[in-house]
Amino acid sequence: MGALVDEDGVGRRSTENGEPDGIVASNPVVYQLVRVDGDGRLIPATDDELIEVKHFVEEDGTRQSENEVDTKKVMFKMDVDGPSFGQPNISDTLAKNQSTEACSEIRKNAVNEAAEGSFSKKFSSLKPDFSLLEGEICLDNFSIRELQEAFRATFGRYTSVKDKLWLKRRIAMGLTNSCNIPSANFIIKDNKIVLCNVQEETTSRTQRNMSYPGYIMMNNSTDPLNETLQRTLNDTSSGIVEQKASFTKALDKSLEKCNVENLNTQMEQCGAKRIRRPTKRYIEEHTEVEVMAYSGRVASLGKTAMHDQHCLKSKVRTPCLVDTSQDLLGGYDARIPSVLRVRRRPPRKNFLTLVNFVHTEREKMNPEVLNSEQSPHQKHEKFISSVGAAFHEKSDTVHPVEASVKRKHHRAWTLGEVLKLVEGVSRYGAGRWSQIRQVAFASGSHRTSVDLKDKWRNLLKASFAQVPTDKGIGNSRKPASLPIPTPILLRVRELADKRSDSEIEFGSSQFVGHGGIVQEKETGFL
DNA sequence: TTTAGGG
DNA sequence: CCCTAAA
Repeated sequence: MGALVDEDGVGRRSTENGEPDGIVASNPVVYQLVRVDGDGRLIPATDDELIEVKHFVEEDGTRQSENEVDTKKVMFKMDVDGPSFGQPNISDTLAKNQSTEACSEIRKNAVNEAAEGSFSKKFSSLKPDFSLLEGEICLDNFSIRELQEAFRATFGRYTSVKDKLWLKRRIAMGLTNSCNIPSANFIIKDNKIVLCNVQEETTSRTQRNMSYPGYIMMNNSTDPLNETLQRTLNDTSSGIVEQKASFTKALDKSLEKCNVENLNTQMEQCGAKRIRRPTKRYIEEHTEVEVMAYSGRVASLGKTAMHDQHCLKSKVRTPCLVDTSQDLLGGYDARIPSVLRVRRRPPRKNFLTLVNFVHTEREKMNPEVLNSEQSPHQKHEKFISSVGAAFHEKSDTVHPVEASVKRKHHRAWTLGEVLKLVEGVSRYGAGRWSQIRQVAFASGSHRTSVDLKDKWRNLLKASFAQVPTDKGIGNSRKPASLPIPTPILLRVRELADKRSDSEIEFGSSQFVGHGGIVQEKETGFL
């Protein structure tokens, strides 16, 4: 697989660039290598390493020239379809570029020419937008003091180091460390190398690959930090701590690992889609990791929180919208673990709930085969759903990750549903839930027979609880959820009586004037 | 799979 | 709504 890094494809395209090695020479200091120590700190390179790098730089001049071109396109592309990143951002740019370097290599070499070609055609004639490069320019223009500030913002501690270059790299490194850097089946997270599932790894890598194929552009050229990072990763992941291994060699290995198993997948995915939605597991895992890592006070959102649904609504929904505004930025946040988010931002406590919320609101939209009756509640619901739908418009075609793995989305029973249920019970009797479902809740409804049963149970409870108090003084009780009109409750109670009569007492109890009051009322309303 | 009932 | 036993 070493052929992948072979200069074939690279050299061919490098001719379209007029400024090959000039960049390198213009800024020699950039290529001063630093080494990543075990704890993630940067250590000035030894002479050996310096030599090594210089060698690599010279040898790799053509590739860099290509990088230049490619990056312009990339930058433009990012500007085109990256609504979530309104403002050019150092960390974003750095992270994306750095984390995708290896994969971009893969893409360039291994991906079929069609994809590459179309991409080039599409953008080569357009003028690239460099606005996003401002981030790096800014970084370069930082004074030492500003850099120190940035350092403190990044790492949460002050540094007295006055070495501008060191600071720049350190900051960049800090921003990048939180980002997953795929290599074979490993990812880097917070300075740790974590073994990950091949599928997920492929996913994340591919999505990065497709989304932001680019190169680090600090100082208008390739950033050695990137190489260092990649190299360190390779070394560590393969157990080779050989500092002197040449970069190309290491990269070869990396590519080999990346491609031997996943080449087909790679090509397929690269050619097909530029951006790929995260898998369910991907989202969940990242959510989990974040939650676990940043907040111990966040209990599992599962049962404990669900025990009290009112609690859930009041506690979670409100902040939900707040957090959403951050995470919903174009919906990208979920796909790309933004370094910014990882960095010192309060954890996303309620991501799953958020997804739930989104779903809930969205699915209310589903044209439900409701009867003609339209209570104010329903209208209210529709209003809410339309709001929700508008808010999450973008994710409409994209079926967002199935909310929580198991729990169904809470969808309040509409009056129409309740009526159908009551009607079904009256016709088939309580207990024939399956039958009722088939008839009254024909295909298209999400209500299961169990749901019907549960709802009926609640209705019973409600009917026996509310009916007596209702006809007396105006009930000052606040409606728990959807207040069910008294007539319906009365009917429910009647049916319940009927059933208990016929089943528990004598079978011919229908003659007994049991629900005299009820029936009186009922005839008046229904 | 469907019901029933507890959580 | 979820979970589960029982049918």
